[in-house]
Amino acid sequence: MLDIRFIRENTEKVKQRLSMRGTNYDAAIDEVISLDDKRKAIIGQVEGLKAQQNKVSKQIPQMKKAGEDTTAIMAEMKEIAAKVKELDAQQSEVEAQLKDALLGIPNVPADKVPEGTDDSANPEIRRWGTPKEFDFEPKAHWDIGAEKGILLPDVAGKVTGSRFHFYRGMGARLERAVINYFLNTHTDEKGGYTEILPPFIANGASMTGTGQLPKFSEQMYQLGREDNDLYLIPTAEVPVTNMFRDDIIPAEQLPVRYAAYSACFRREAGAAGRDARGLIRQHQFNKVELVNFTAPEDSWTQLENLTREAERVLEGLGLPHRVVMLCTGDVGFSSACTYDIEVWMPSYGRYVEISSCSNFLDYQARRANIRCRNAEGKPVFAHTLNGSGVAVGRTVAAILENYQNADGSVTIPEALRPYMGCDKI
RNA sequence: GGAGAAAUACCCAAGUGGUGAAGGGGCUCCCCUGCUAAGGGAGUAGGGCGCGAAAGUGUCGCGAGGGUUCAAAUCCCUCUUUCUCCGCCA
Repeated sequence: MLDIRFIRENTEKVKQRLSMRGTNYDAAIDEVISLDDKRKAIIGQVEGLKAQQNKVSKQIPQMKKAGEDTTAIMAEMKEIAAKVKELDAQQSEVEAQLKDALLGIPNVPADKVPEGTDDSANPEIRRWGTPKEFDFEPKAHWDIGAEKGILLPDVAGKVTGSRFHFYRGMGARLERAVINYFLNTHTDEKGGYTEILPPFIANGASMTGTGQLPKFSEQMYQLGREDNDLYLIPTAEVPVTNMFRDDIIPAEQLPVRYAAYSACFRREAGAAGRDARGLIRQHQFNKVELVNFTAPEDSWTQLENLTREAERVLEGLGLPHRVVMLCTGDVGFSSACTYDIEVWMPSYGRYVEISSCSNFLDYQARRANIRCRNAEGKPVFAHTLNGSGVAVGRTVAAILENYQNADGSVTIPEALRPYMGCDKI
C-alpha cells in the first residue's frame, strides 16, 4: 500500500499517475486523507486523557499509603476511563477504514512507465533470436501433445475439469526437466539465487501482504469452509515474499534472491473462452519464481538483473523472445514497473507472455511490514521484486512448437538433453 | 485429534493488581593492574503512532486479540506458536 504521508505530500501527482491506470482514484485519495485527519484528531484527544490516567494511577497508591480518601478521584477516573474506551473504539474503527481504503489503492506507476490504456501501448525494449521459418505447416502444441499421447486434457476434464492437464510419458518428463533446468540455472554461480521450495497453501495475511487480497479473492481457490483462512497459492511470490513478513532483514543479507518452484492455482475468472486449448492458460500450472528483497536504493538495478536472469533461461533453450515494458494501463495492481518477457509461439503467430518481472518498490513491503536498515541503522521498508523465471507449462508449449520437425518429432534443446536422456521425442 | 506445560529484551531469567518491568550473561565505554587472567564502575527495550522546525515530549508495546478494574506482565475469555506424552499417519 501507499504511504499516507506520501499521499498527503504529493496528492495531485498521485491522483494524476493513478488515473493513467484507466480508473479514477481521486475519490479514494480524498477519502484516505479525510480519514487520516479524523484519526489524528482522535489520537490527540485520547492520548491526552491517557496521560492523565497514567499520572493519577501513580498517585493513588501514594494517597492510599498516606491514608487519604480516594473515592472522589476514583469516580472521576472512572469517567475518564469510559471516555478513553469510547475514543479507542472510534480510533480502531477509523484506522480499519483507513487501512481498507489504502489496500484498495494500487501502486503508483513509476515515472519511466509510459502512459497508455492497454497492451497495444507497451513499448518493446529488445528482442532475442529470430522466429524459425518452417518449410511445412507447423502444428499447435496441443495437436503435437495429442498425437504423441503426452498431453491428456480430456482425461483431466473427466477427472478434474477444464483447464487442467495430465502429462504422460515424455511429456511429464519434459515438464520435470524444464523445472530442474530452470532451478539449476538460477542457482548456479552466475545466477546466484538460493532455491526455496515453499508451501503451496498460504493464509489470508500473506495474501493481503502481496496484494491478492482483499481485491482479487475471486481469482483464488479458497480451501475448506467459510471459516478457514487458507488459499491455494496463485504464484510462489506469495509464500516466498511473505517469508520476511513482519521482519527486519539484516543488511548483510541484502539483496536476498530466492528461486522457488511451485505449482500455481488460478481460477481465471473472466477468462472464459480465452486460450481455451493447450497449456497457455491453466487453473494449475508450474512455475519457477524469482523473488528479490533489496535496499530501497538498489531495486531498479535489481529489476534489470532479474529480467536478464529470466531471459537467460530462455536463451539457454534457444527460444526467441522479446521484452516489453507494460504501460500505465497494463501494469499490475501492486507493481510500479513491469517488464513482460514474451516467447515466440508459432501457433499464435506472435509473441506470448511467459514471464513478468516487476518492481513493487515499498508497496508490498508496507503491506507485509518487511523492513531492512538504512545507513543510519534505522528500519525502513525494503523493496520487493519478483519475476517468473519462467512459466513452465508455457515453456513446454514453446519447445514443442518451436522445435517440431516435419516428421512429427520434436528435437530436445541441447540444454535439456541431460535431463531428458534423449535428443528427440 | 486428546491431555499437560510454556511464550518477558541479543541470550538466560525474576516478577499473583499499584510510584521507574528485578537479576545475570553478553555487548559498548571507562578505571585499575607492565602482558594474560582476574577485579571495579557506568551504559545497554526495540519499534509504531501523535505533537514539535528542532531539542524534545506524549502514547502504545511482557506471543496476538478482546474483557474486568481508577489501575493488568499479573485476573478472565478467544486465538497462534513451541515443548512433552498419547492417538493417527506418508
